[in-house]
Amino acid sequence: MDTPEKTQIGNHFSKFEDSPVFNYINSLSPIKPVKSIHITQSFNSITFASPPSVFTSPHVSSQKESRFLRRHNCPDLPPDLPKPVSSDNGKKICPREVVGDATRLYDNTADLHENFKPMVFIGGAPVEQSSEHSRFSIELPSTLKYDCGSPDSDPTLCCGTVSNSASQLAGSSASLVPLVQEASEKGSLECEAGLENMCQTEQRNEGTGCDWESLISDAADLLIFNSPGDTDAFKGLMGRPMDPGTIFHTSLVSHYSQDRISNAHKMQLVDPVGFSEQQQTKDPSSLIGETDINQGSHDNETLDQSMTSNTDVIVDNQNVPSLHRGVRRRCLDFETVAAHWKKVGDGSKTSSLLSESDEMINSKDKHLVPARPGNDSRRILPGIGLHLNALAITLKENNSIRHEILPSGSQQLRLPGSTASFQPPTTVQQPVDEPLTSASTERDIVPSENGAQLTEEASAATSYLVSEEFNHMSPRKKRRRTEHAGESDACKRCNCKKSKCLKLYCECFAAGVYCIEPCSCQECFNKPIHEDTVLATRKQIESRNPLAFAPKVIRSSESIPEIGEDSNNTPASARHKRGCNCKKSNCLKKYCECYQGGVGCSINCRCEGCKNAFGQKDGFALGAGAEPEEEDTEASEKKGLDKTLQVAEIQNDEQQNPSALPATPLQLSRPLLQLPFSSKNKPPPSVIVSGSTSQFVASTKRYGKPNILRSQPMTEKHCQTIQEDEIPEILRGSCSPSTGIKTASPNKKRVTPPYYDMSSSSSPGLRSGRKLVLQSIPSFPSLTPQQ
DNA sequence: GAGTTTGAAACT
DNA sequence: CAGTTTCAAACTC
Repeated sequence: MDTPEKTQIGNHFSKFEDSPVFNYINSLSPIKPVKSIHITQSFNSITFASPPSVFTSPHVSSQKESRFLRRHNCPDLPPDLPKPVSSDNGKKICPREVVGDATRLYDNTADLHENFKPMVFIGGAPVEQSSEHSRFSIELPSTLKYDCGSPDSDPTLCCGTVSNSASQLAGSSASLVPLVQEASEKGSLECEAGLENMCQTEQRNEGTGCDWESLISDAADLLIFNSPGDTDAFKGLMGRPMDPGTIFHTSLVSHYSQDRISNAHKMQLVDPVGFSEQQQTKDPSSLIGETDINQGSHDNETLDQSMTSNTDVIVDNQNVPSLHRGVRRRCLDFETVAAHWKKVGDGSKTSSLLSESDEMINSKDKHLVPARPGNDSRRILPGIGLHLNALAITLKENNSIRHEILPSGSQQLRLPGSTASFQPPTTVQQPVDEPLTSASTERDIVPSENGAQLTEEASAATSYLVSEEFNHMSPRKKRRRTEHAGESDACKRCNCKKSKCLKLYCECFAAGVYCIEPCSCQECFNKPIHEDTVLATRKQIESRNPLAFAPKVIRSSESIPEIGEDSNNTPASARHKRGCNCKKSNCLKKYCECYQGGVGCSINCRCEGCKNAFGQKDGFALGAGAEPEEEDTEASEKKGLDKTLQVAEIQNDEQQNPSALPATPLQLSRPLLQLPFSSKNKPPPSVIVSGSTSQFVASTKRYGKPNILRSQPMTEKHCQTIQEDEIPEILRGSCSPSTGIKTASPNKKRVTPPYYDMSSSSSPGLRSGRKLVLQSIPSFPSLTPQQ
């Protein structure tokens, strides 16, 4: 009864049934649970995980933690419905997943939407179910066979080598095919073709032929489907959801069906052309449209099996109501997406056809998914998604909160110095120790400018609604709207007229997100459709300035409470990497990036008449003269640096290390290359020598404190703020003599961009900085257990 | 809503 | 690298 997912759990399920929770659930629901036995089998087959260890069912894997975290996402969960149940593994299963799959399928096959209603599992009408289920069970096998027929054609086989892809493909194919066939031959053919292409693409990417053995095993699993038992199981699978959550599913259906279906239609329209042609012509990136759409969560799941973070993504798609999409989608990391796409292989590009929202979602999802370690050069995320990174940090903190779904308040807690008084954008977030929360999860969280952080869902929903309205509004209005209403909305909206949203002028582009409907930009190229262009442009810009997409505001380690007794939590500790150049605004308006970012001006600033409420530039240098905030920041920086760095190193190491790796998914995926530090901008020599600059950077980066969060305006903060975590990782890789070695960019890290020189001006800082740097280096090894 | 101001980004 | 131009957000009316 619990969820169709149970089946995935498999054997565990039986245990589960016995559990008090299970009993409780049963009691709640009038419907009796279906026997898990068959289901389990079916699920396995469905999952296509040949070797369980390797191919964990996408659903399961994906859902693990994220689900846990995001549970609240399940909007409509009726009280009586079984709530996501934790499996033995601790995974939570949510009925929604099933729905999500169904949805995906439909996405793939537009025509199917009709059938969609029947959606057996969705729990739509029982009547339909019966027929549908049977169909599914029956057809699925055949379909699978068909696909598997030839190694070439069989997606599963093709992907066999790659466990992830294989599972994805298998899952997608399995789910898709049946539906397609049922809906229409045409549709099925297309889908299959697409799958095939994908497989082929993957093969190419992989550069290796299929692993036949593995494939065979997979195939065998697939074949199992054919067995009557499987069919039954499948039915059961499908049916299950109904039992417990008919209502639930129904509600879900309403959410998804509309959205997805509409999308699906779009897809189909496009598909005919897209699949065959696009696949060939397009590079991997093109896949997104299809892959994302079709596989959606699957990709994520498979790709990220290891990554818990991905799970979140999946959850989003499936669980999150359509409302969320608008916002979330946007938070894409171009690079990530690209990487993901590449990974997936060539695909047809249906994305263009897809509604933006869908695209966004897809892309987002992708982007959430960490790139695989070996696949692409692209895996490396340049600097992007900075906002995401920032979010990640924030999210970390929030995660715990999220579970409970705290609408607001949580944020404020974080604001250290926050100044409630200071509205501007600042919401200072307190450092959170726990990095582990999956990045994806974190990302989702959107802070509200108000200072209250809404849960992802809440914010997303809000944003989405807003976005919808935006469409009908004039740009100005939209903007205003954004300002006022959108506080909860973290997403940026641009109004570009000439830049085509391909320059840093465009906030969306600069933030590493695609433009979305709410944007009132003209001739926008910052859309998934133009991914290639976007990526190319990004590269170009990065070539000029590697840090171009890096967060503009950097937090200093000082803020860490531990370090300084001052424990200046104030945002002041953060600084704009490049500093501002204000002449007339006195750094008291949002024209000033420092102010806008909720940080004080620093030595790096060339502003005149600085009166930045967050911390004046002069104050920084002067120290005493500075306002309290400044002192915090400035003083802490100076004073603290010496102590702090030393202490911080130790502490941070402890704290960060654990978190560091997991902390931001992006990090993992991020290429060292991207790391800004490599760059041209800053001469490497300075690295160590430049003491002040390098020191600061190095210290922070290496040890990067996850904890430190800086307050920024909603949009800015999330998007541009860099967490130290990120940097540190990068640095770690490169900086540490021992560590970074493999990674590629050895030196790079050492080179610190000018931006980070915050401490450079301060004489004390310099000395200390150098020392610190040197010291830190030696210590480094200990810090990173990895090595 | 139109127009102005501002400063970053881009260009030379 | 500095100066100029372009651009879009921020702001004012």
